[in-house]
Amino acid sequence: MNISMKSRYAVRALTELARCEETEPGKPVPLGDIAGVRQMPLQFLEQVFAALRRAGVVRSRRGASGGYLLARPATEITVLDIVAALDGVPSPAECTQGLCERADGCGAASVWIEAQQALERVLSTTSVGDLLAREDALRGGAPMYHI
Amino acid sequence: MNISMKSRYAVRALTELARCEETEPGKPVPLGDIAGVRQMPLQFLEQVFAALRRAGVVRSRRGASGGYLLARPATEITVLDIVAALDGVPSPAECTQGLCERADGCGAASVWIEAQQALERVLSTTSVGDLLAREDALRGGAPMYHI
DNA sequence: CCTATTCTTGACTGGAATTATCGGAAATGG
DNA sequence: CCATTTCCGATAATTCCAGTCAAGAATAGG
Repeated sequence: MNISMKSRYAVRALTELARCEETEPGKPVPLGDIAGVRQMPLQFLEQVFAALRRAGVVRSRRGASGGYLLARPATEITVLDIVAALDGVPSPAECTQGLCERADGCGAASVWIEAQQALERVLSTTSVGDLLAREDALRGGAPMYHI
Repeated sequence: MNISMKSRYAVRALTELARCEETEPGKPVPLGDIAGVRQMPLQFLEQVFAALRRAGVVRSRRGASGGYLLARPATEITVLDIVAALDGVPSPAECTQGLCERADGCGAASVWIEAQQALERVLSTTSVGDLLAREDALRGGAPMYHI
């Protein structure tokens, strides 16, 4: 399964949301702001955030001076959480979901399963907090600080 | 990018082709045989094998008693070769192909790149020969023999 | 030479998914 | 009340996918 524009927008939008919460914690951020800063279509973002809310990744507050908040700390929201909420768990082939087209000895399924596991491992070990840090490193032009 | 039916059919078809070459080396295998044994639509397989030939994965011989042959030993044909020939190098997002939608500090691109690398690593370390061996292990019901 | 077999090629189709856009309804703070 | 903002459903445009169809070219064997 592909990683669609929805997921890619979401990752960037949530990174921006994390940035806002860093400077003004607890204050809801309207989607209009995020769409403006990151150059994304507002009405599409609305769809995306509705799904993220249903998945429990963000909380919302409606009405004037409302907006969205991260449901948990940025370091506890993984890229896999986001992708799974919007595109489903990414899998290169149906085999990996128990729907192998041929139940009998199909050695092929094993590759797709291994591929999926490798993919999940990467996506689940990167959090929105990590991405924010990487972005800061890029923007500041500063070299990475390895501890 | 997805791993499509084309690639999945191709992997299974090439495994079957490898099996045939094992028993009767050098004899071209007609697609009709493979489609029959593995239950795949013949005319679709034709499309698939045309692409595989152009990519140099298989050789062909036309006419009566013609068919397809592996272009190199089964152990030297990786799953990545097959997928790349049919679906292109699998990449979860365009970022990974130098087409990042935002050139400025986008920390998100790094995740997609890492994901792609993880995927490629798995696919490029599994050959058609490996799959044939796994299949034999499954069919025989025999346990894996670790050396 | 004839013919059956097999690959080769390109066009085409029906359906599904993707990527939005539009219009309005409901909630909420001021 | 009213401006703001989330929420929700419908719909349009485009692209992709899986599979089919039809005709052509090469070859082996008789």
